[in-house]
Amino acid sequence: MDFKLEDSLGFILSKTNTKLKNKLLQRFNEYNVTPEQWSVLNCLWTQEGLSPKELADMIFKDKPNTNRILEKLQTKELIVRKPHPVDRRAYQIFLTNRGWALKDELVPKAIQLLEEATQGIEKQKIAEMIKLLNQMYDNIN
Amino acid sequence: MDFKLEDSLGFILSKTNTKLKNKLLQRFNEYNVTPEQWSVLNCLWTQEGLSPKELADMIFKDKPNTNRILEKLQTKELIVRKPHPVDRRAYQIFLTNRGWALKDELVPKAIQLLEEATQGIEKQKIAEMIKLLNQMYDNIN
DNA sequence: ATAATATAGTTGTTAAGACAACTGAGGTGA
DNA sequence: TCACCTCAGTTGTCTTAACAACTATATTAT
Repeated sequence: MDFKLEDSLGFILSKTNTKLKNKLLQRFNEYNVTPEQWSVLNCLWTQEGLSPKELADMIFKDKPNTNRILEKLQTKELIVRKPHPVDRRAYQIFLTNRGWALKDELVPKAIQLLEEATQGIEKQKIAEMIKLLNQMYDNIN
Repeated sequence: MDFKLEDSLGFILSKTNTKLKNKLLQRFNEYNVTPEQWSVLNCLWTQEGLSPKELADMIFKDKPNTNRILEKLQTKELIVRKPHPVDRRAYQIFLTNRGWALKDELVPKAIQLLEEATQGIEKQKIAEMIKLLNQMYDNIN
């Protein structure tokens, strides 16, 4: 079987993803926020009061991982947990003022990084790439 | 600033990469090989006697990470380290018989997974995606 | 030749991902 | 009602990623 690692879609996907994620981490460094924490904050900026389980589904991670990301955000006092009004098993996550304040800092930096990363690539190509990546995601069962 | 996480290239890249990598991990489960260990084995199947540093550069990981991946492979007796004949700081990595034997098992499974993941996508589209991903990689400094 | 610098490899720490296993609360059916 | 199952959240383990700091060897520049 001939297989060239360096030409393999999986390998290239992985190396590009790692570099992009790491660059985001560096750009967010002064705010002490990781890319994963960033994704949770994003969800909450759109809608507060989500449960850990709901957040886990939105960021495509499992419950333990999501839980630990939430612990970090809580330690940094960017979010607070409140008991769910009905379901005594569940919590609701809300942003603190500091959590809200980060939005205007982080969003432009993330947009800026993506613009740099896709420099010289037509918007239509990017849309196509997103479509194909989503198709791949759906293909994998 | 308007920014939708779920439509963001970075987020989609990440979720697709994670799912693909995890699926590879599952398919390799019976051989007790992770995707990262797989990438090292791939390099060695092409060329034995590489140093940890050279392998690190080939798989786009840093020295500590590569070193730990090599430790795992050594514990599983898939590779051996030999002192470098000239440079007393360095080692050379060689495959054991078991390491070689895995090639015919793992390669078809990896190819199979990629085929499933890219089902319904034209070969030309995949080539285009690889080109764009590499371009993104180069864009990020 | 010696001092300064660079390089190969190693160790430790923190964050994250996959997975198994567990607790406690909610829901369902006999 | 009670047994069963489901679900939210939690804890523990192993592997990986980023990063800082370290040792030992090699290279270089004076």
